[in-house]
Amino acid sequence: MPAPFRIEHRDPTGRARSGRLVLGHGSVATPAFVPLATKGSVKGLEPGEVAALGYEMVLGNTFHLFLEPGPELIAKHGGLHGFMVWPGPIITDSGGFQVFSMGHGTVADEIKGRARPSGPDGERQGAILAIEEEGVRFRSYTDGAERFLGPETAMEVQGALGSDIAFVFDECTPFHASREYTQRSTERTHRWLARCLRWHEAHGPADQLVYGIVQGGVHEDLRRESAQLVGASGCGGVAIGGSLGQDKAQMYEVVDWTVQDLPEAKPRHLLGIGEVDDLIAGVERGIDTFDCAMPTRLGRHGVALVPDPQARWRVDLLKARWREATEPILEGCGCPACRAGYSRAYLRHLLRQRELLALRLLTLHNLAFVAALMADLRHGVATGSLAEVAAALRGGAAPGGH
RNA sequence: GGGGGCGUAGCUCAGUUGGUUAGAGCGCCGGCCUGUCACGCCGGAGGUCGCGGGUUCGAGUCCCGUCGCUCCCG
Repeated sequence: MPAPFRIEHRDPTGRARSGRLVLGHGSVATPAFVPLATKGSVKGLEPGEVAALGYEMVLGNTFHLFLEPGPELIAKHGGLHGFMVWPGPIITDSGGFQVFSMGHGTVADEIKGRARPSGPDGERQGAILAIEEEGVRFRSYTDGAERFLGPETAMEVQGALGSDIAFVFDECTPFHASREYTQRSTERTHRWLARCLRWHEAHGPADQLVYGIVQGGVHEDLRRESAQLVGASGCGGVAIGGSLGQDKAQMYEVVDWTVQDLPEAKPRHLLGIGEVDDLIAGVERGIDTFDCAMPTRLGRHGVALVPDPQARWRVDLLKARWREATEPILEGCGCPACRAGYSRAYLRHLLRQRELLALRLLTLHNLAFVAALMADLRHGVATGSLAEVAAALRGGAAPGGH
């Protein structure tokens, strides 16, 4: 198998790099954002629309697809590619995060440290029945039945899904977990990594790349230890997971700690990150791929991405001030919604009336915005001008120059 | 003309045998969303209970009158 990751350019002043991930179903220009197709679809869009926005890879979820409709049915369609009719590369997340999230009502809050812990060690509650060395027993949200997911089953399911990149099964340690718990949890994730790799070597698809996952919470020594161990393992790429802290500053710090100990040659994925400034910061720190619910979810919630750093790159189209606005979301934007000329007032109307078209149009716009952003960043790295590109974007320049 | 029903938040309506600061849904306004159980979550504003009397310690609830809407019978 040819080297799956080709680094073509490096930023002379930092860790950023650009290149191509060469996978079984095609290649992906990096750094790249990977839209979520959690249950087998980028919510509201057809694969062709996603591809037309410039995306080369999507991310499906083992946990959700395992529960419904199950790997057997998907395998009968020739895997997830055939099932969802997406011919390009697919990443599958292992389900570790989903298992974690079942123990906490508010995943985002807990992982960011904004919510109360479930217990002294961030103990699991609710649908989690037990987290053991073997794996996790939990109650399915679809029918309440008891189910099990562990390293081997997660890899087996991902094998059936036939994804191009499979993530190892990990425990996403909550922010409020004690250092001791985080350490034990990280070590268990490391043991699970070894089991995943062993299983994959024996039974997994030959053209499937396996990414290990770095944990370690917000503790520098644990992060670096994890980065070294995962990086040195037989995995084909490395994902950075777990709690990245309670604010952006801490998140960037955690990423820096982690990346410095990762091997240069392996592709790096930053799990669950995707706000505009975080994508810029991530690329600067040497991240190659990102996935995040934010662009698509915000879109479905009526928020459009715009080049306005002061407003966190967001504009809420449900606000009254757009009642009669004839302007598009973003003048000069090449997305289907802006190009067609839909006004903010019209989009607001559609949103208020709960018209499905609104969700599609905002999803298209937000994904187009992020695609343009990533293209600019790639161009910046390739031309040695990342600093200028990043500064312009942070200053409110509209992405889409490249 | 006779009889019945109804008038409570912008809208549609709940309001127990009369008992604290009158509620809901929708709408409106605001906030939130980072490995998506999510066209979602959280919060806020907003009411002379048609009007006027009366009974009562206390009335959106009971009584009288009145105005408006509505249905049925003449």
